[in-house]
Amino acid sequence: MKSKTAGRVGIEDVAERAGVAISSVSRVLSGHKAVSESMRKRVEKAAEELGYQPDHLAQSLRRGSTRTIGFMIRDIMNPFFSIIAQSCEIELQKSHYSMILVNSGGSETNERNNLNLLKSRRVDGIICSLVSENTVDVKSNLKNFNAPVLLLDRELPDLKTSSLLCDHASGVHDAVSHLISEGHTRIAFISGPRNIYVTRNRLEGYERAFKEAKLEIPTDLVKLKDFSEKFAKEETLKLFQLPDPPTAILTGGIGPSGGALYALKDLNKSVYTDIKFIALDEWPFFDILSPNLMSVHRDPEIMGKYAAKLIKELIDGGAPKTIVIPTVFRNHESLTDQGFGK
Amino acid sequence: MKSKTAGRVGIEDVAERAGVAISSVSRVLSGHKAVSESMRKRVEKAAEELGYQPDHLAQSLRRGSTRTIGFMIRDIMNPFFSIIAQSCEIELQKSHYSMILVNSGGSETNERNNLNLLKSRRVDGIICSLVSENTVDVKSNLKNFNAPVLLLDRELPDLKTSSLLCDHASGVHDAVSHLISEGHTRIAFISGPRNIYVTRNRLEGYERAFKEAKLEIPTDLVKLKDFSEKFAKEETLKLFQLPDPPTAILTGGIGPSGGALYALKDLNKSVYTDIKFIALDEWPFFDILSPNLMSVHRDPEIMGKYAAKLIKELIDGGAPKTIVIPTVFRNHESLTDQGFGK
DNA sequence: CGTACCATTGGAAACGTTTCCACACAACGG
DNA sequence: CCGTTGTGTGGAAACGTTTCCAATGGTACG
Repeated sequence: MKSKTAGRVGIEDVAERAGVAISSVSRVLSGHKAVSESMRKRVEKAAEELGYQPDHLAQSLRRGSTRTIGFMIRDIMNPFFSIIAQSCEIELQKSHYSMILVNSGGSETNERNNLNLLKSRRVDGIICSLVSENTVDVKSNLKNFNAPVLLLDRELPDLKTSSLLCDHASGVHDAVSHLISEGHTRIAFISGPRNIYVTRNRLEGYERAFKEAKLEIPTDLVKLKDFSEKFAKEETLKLFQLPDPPTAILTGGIGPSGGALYALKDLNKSVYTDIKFIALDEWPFFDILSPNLMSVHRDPEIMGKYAAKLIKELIDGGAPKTIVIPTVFRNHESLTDQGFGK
Repeated sequence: MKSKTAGRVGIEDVAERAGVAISSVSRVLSGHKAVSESMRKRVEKAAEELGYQPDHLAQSLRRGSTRTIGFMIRDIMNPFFSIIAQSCEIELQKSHYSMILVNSGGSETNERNNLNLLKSRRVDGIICSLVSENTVDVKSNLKNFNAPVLLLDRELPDLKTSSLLCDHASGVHDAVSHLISEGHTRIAFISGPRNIYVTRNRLEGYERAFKEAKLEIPTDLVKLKDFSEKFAKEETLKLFQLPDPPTAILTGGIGPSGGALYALKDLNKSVYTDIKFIALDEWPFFDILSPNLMSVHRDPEIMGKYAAKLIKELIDGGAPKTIVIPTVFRNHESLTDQGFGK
């Protein structure tokens, strides 16, 4: 009843109850060394009895650190991304960081605004999956950001950022090689824009497989623009108008995979009998409900954990570094051997 | 160069540049009425030139409001929940709220800790999907929470909270009635714990369908404990040990659905030919890659939007209310008619 | 026994805003 | 011409912490 603010119990209330100074309470509670045992006990008792919870805002303001990480993502509904974010969140929580997740929806204007928002919220670090590696605006915003930055599947060598990349090339290479070994040559490849690491890297794997087999690269089947479902659907439909349509399709990312699948449905083509389909990235229950589909797999949960680790290292003053996560080609055909999902 | 803190530009820098008092800058930037046109222009110009971004921390501390919503969820990896959270976050962003997402992982200890975390972070409101409606500890924590609370698929009438519920009963009823009309009577039902709204409500629909058909309820096929994949898998395996095993299964939630599907795979039973499978809640690409499966559908995106709306209303001083979202039974068999996914 | 040092503690400034209050000045009515 | 009202502005307190600094008292050492 003595407390000034009716609702909240503040450090002052604890100090009063323990009969000590405010500064002493702070020292005890923040684990400072120079406190006597009796002081420690009295303060801890008082804090416990009052159910004192330090005000994170005030702490942050004073300490100059919010223990909050900003996570900016292109498509927050995409299960692949959201698993990364969530696994990262779980990992960060262990170190008492919180996460603010913002969605750019693939728009560079939103990216800029979101960066300002995060700056305003004074996050201690930011993790982001950028739309492009070439948006001048966003890059300068990142450069002036007064907190360390971790990029997902992007490279900006001129900025002092860490990067978490995936070795898409080898997974895609193995997938395409497998298709070629089965006799496919008309292998379509639909993915995002050419000017970002992930697409460049996937394309590299795709082309390498053809070169190794001494085959011409079917450039008329390579469709690179964005990660939207819409684009992938339209392109898939067009591909089957060709005189020499594809016999296999690779789609990069969950959005495009969905787009292509919907197109195939419209075309009345079965992914189980009519065409080989390889998804780059999986979605929940992929392995169990999508017999005959193949994929290039990377583990978003692991990626989230690495992301947490990398950003913490940067915050703690570590030097920027790049980590590359492996991808593996998964042939799920074995599932049908078990008679499941005929 | 005059600024005290090298890195940041503060309101003081703006004031200095504009040649006015700090308080005036604040008034202009927060859209206060009593400012002259000349003052407004000078301040806005100075702020623009310096690229001033107000410090959200200091604002929050002073204003007593963080414009942040806490979102506590049981299983952050579950695509159904994560879509709700994300849709909600997109909606909140429009009103300049941010979201802090925390994961209880289904543990009541974590729930308590997370609530303390959110309290400490002084969120303006909290949205949560609780493990149980009966955890004394958590309930008292919620009651003492100095911000409004919105519950997802839970009811706590003695607390002054809003609730966002779903009308599971009618969807489940329709699904079970459909199965009965096809001649099924051995219909298993696997879902979460009995003592929460969602399970009670689903069970109600399940039982009503049997009663309407004047059939005995097969209580030996009803397995209610938790939403884990593990439980559902084990129970599914056990169900097929019965002398009179089920011919159809309903599983409540994405976790349990996955568990049951993995069990069926182990049992070498095809969900396409051997058993009718109805999922309560769908997952990404359900409609396109899971031919012959049926579901009781509710729209997580809509739920997220309602959640945002409800919590904002509470924050703005509105009275607690309950909204009920419909669910619909979806029979996907039509997909096979198109020859897709044989 | 005095001095220097160390361990502990309390007081107060600081973090970057918002907002209350007081003041200056103009306009206005009596 | 003076009191009243109103408008715009600046100064300073406040939000709830942390941390710097000074002060206290005790102990060890010369």
